[in-house]
Amino acid sequence: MSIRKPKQALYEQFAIVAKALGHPQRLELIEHLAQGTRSVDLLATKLGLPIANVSQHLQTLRRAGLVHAEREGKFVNYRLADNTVLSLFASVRSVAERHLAEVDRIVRGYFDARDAMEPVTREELATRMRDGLVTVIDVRPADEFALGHVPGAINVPLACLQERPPEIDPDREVIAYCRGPWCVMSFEAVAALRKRGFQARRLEDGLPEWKAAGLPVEVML
Amino acid sequence: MSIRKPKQALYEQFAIVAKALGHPQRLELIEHLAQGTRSVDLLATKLGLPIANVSQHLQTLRRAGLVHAEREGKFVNYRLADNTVLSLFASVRSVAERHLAEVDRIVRGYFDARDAMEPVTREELATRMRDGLVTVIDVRPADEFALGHVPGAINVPLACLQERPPEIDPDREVIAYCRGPWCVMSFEAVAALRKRGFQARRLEDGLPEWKAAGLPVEVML
DNA sequence: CTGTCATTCAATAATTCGATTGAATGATTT
DNA sequence: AAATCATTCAATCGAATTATTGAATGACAG
Repeated sequence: MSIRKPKQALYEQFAIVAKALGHPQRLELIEHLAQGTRSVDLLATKLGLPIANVSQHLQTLRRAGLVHAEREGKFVNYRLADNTVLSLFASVRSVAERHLAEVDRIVRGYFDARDAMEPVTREELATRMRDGLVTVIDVRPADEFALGHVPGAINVPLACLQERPPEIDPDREVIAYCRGPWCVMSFEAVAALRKRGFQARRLEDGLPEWKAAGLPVEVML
Repeated sequence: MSIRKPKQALYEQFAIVAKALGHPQRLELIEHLAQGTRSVDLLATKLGLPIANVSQHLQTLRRAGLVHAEREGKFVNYRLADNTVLSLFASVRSVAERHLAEVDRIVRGYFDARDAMEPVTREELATRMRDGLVTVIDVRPADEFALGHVPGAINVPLACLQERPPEIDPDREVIAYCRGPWCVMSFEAVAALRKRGFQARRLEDGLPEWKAAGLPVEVML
């Protein structure tokens, strides 16, 4: 049957892509790679996994065309193939949020104050920043901040934020953001800020989505 | 670590969705369900697989929230959860087409006359149909045609088309469509029509995408 | 050239997934 | 109620995936 063979072969390829996304830790790797180019052992450190394990997962992602690898001296740096990978991830997330009761349960259980944490849209933030009305804080670790951040944002890693009050104007609203839609850091940051009396909200999604939306990004040299 | 557990749990859910797409035959099931609501053994017949096997795959898809099941008398009818499933599928396809060399190889090998088969866009077809300039044929099996088709299209299943020339005006261009972007039937149909001297082209994608684009669909009662 | 470091490869064991078979369930018909 | 049909469940076996370990490779520093 020459009529069904090519389709079969194509569908096997599509399945390779989907299968590569079918592992929680590979999804987390993608989230980290969305922040910028990263080496294997940096990723291993961030995820708290053995290097060999991370290396294997990265190769699965590479075979699926989701990431590219490039040697630079001793290190091998991985990066996302392009923005379509992020939108694929977003599609998966969207279907899961819509149709899996378990997702709803987790969100309600851990993010129960979520209604009070309605995010600020990117457009709204861009406007209000132009008018100088808000303080924007990036709660990701310093190395991720360095790879790119919202222009004018100040870097207050979540760990620091929870230790001592940040040195920011208490009369201006604070907008916090982190890695992406379900990165818990911005949720925790808003909770910590509010407990200290700040008026705080989250930015929708994280830096990768801000960047993908074509908004300006500041990079530290 | 209360900070990483909810994310982990969410990512496991996202992985369930991705994993469900990670099998060629489940992708094919989705393609068929995109045509409309279908029973288990109808799908089993169409794919040429054992019923129990198809039932299991469908349950995997159900657990991932991609399809819904509904009992109707003796039959259990499955349908796609909603249009976001189709766009998820499209995202997977897009990444695979962009980044997997093997996809390119398959396409070149089997669809080598593809350049000569540049598809007609949905908008173009809608316009030209309004002006009555083209003949539109739906080369899917009759049962799929019955569940919904482009208004005014005539049903000439591929098998029939290859047996004997269709009874259509040889002076008008013929536009053929089938199940979706990589459904080979419309490719074969165009090849067959051209061999018989017709001027023929493919519609981009298939009926599900036409429908998802909000264009009108005719249903047989 | 040797040592060190980052990464990958290779081998193993544990787990999960997939296809197949036959029995069990649920609904309809006689 | 018994028979029939569509579907699911349960159990099996073989195949594929995963985590882990240790050895091999490639690049750089001394």
